[in-house]
Amino acid sequence: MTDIPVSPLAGLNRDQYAAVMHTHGPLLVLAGAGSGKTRVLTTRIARLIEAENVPPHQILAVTFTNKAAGEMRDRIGRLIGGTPQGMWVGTFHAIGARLLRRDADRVGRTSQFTIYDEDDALGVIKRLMEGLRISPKEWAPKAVLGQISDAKNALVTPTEYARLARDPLSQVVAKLYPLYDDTLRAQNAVGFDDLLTLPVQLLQENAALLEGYRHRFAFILVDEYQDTNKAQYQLISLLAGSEGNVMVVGDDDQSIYGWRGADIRNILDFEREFTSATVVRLEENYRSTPEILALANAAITPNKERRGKTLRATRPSGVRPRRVRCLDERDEAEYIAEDIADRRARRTVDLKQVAILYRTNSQSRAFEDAMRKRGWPYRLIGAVRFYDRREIRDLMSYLKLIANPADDEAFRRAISVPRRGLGDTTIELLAAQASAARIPLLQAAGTPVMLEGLRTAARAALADFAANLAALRAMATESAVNEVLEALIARIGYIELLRAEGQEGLDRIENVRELVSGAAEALADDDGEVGLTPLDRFLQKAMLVAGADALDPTADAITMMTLHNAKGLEYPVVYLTGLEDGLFPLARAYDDPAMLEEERRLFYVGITRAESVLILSHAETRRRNGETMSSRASSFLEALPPDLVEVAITPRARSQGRSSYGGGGGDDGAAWGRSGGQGGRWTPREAKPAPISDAQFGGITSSRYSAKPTGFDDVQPEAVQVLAGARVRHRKFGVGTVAEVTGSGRDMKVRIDFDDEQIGRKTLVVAQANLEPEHE
DNA sequence: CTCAAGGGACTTTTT
DNA sequence: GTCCCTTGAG
Repeated sequence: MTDIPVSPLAGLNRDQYAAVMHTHGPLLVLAGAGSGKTRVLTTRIARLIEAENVPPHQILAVTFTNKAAGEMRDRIGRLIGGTPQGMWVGTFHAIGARLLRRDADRVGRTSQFTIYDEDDALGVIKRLMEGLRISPKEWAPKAVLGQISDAKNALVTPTEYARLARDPLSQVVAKLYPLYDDTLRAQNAVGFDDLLTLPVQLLQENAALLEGYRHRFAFILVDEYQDTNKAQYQLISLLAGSEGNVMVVGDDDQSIYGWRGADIRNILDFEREFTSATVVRLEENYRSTPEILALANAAITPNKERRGKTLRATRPSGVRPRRVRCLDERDEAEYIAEDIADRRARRTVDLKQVAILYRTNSQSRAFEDAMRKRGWPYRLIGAVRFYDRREIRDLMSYLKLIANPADDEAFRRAISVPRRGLGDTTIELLAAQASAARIPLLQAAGTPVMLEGLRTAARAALADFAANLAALRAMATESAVNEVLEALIARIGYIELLRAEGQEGLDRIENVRELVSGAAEALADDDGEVGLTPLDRFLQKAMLVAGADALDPTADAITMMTLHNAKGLEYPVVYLTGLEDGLFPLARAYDDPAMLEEERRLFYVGITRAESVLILSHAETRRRNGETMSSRASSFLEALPPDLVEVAITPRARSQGRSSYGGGGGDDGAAWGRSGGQGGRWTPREAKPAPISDAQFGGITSSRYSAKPTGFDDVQPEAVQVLAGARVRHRKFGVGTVAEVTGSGRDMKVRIDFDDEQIGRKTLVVAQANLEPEHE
């Protein structure tokens, strides 16, 4: 993939060539996995610049990750021998932010607006709910925010939303949605979704502006078009016009973001929207062996919602993909680690050529343990973003507040680190004053009249905080970001604070240092964006980094990530793990054919990441949420033609092979499970799924997952019954007598009269209480 | 006001 | 198993 041909056009196949040579009018490139679409995109841009004399600033290229944007820029630079000056390349969100910065005043912001991440936004929602006396118990703030996000991605305004709101949740959201927008505007902030919707609004409301951009961006290119949502579609459609030179590249079989509002119709109906569109299909695959491709084609075939295409292999034959049955998630991780060890011993693979993929982030745990055990370096993509770490968020909140004094979310975080003797009561009093005066919290803190009625100590602390920030703010106007950051760290004594936390604090200090050096580097890459201070740019970049952006392909380490993060990547050796019914595909996908098709596309994405070796694993049992679940191999696996896969089984799975367990019914709520092993520790028997009154589960999920008692029959000593009257020991409370047992399964609770009078009667959840028999 | 520990709820995927 | 919120003690 990295070779640079003598002529950029040399070595293109017929279809690639057609796409590259297309100059005017809409173009849809249906690019199968591994068909060289990135090459087509970059070569076409290079050709526009070189052969068609298109000035780079007339080109707008949208990629799915920041990393892809950087790579595209580099590759084009290499093709044309120099940086393409003025070309806009970036993710939808980065480009949206850029459009907004220029005309922030037209949407009620200044160009220093801050971008709120999900936590910030959640904070706003919670506070608004509190103000309206809406209980977070009744309506989960997350769900409310999710609804607002969905609405925004579908370009539904608060007014429209209120009109459409029928169900109780929507009616609650309908009240909050407009207030949420107002709050963000007042705080000179925007949410992630606003980075798409506000630019659309901006362009729709300002004809002259739109005209200017249409003129400027004479050529628009969009990668991963199958994952665009309505807002993104609208943005492109506005900028391009119906006859514009817009090239979209995508693969309907790899559309995996429907849950985020991505609309597969955008790519399926492209020719209807852009009537003069040319369509090019790239079906020759340069990435994978024929064996892997055959499997990919077979995997996706059951899907109905697709344009239909079949990848053709160009590589020579290799080995058949293998399917492995494992005992549990640890066995799965061990098997994979051993397999990697074998391949390394045979020198057929380097750690950096290996990727372990899974459906959910929590599955990474077992693999991390296995890697750590062997001392192998690994790279975890996406789980906890660098900028989501507590210590980084702490410092960033100060920086945000320096850049945008109206950012009340940042104020609330910054004011509490380090602890300044200011509690909720004080802050809420201040907030009441501030909102009455319609000024930001920081400004209120710096205004003596606003502090009347507070304790003297609180008044002093607030005034001091405001003064500190003013000083840092003054410094920021002339100093580099890393210098401001260092001054800030010194001022609040942050390093000492972390050091006091012990070992964990030392790790955090490392991260802080990384942040500082990152800030120093950020100064260097300034791609000529006007009107932005280095601090603004640094903050914006930080807010928009994705998990996959951090990926360094040269590092000698195994890569582990979710399938969603793996999109667009490729590895010689790929382990596709956790292929179990209920996990992949997820249980809830069975209700909804569209969701099941999306899961299948995700499976397809996973398979097509592999170049030479593909191993598919599933485990018979797996711990999920502290419960051991047993599950069958994924229906996706079972649907594959048997002759396309080699079947294997781990030694442990072979020797401990289970008698298939149907899961089950008939449990008496008050019965205790068997003891799990020698430790004498009791664990409750996994009873049947939660009662139907539990609306969360709606009785749907449970039917897919069969519960199973911990441990196996042959290792069970005795079955113990805990009923009223039993004597038990609690780690903290000591010995007591069970007075009453209620509920079942994970919800089973016991009321215990402890012998210690001081403790008396307590109600405990059995699953957590760690009860032991009185006598060991 | 702050901290620690108990208790409850929750888990899909992410810009 | 883990995160978050509440509660109770200092």
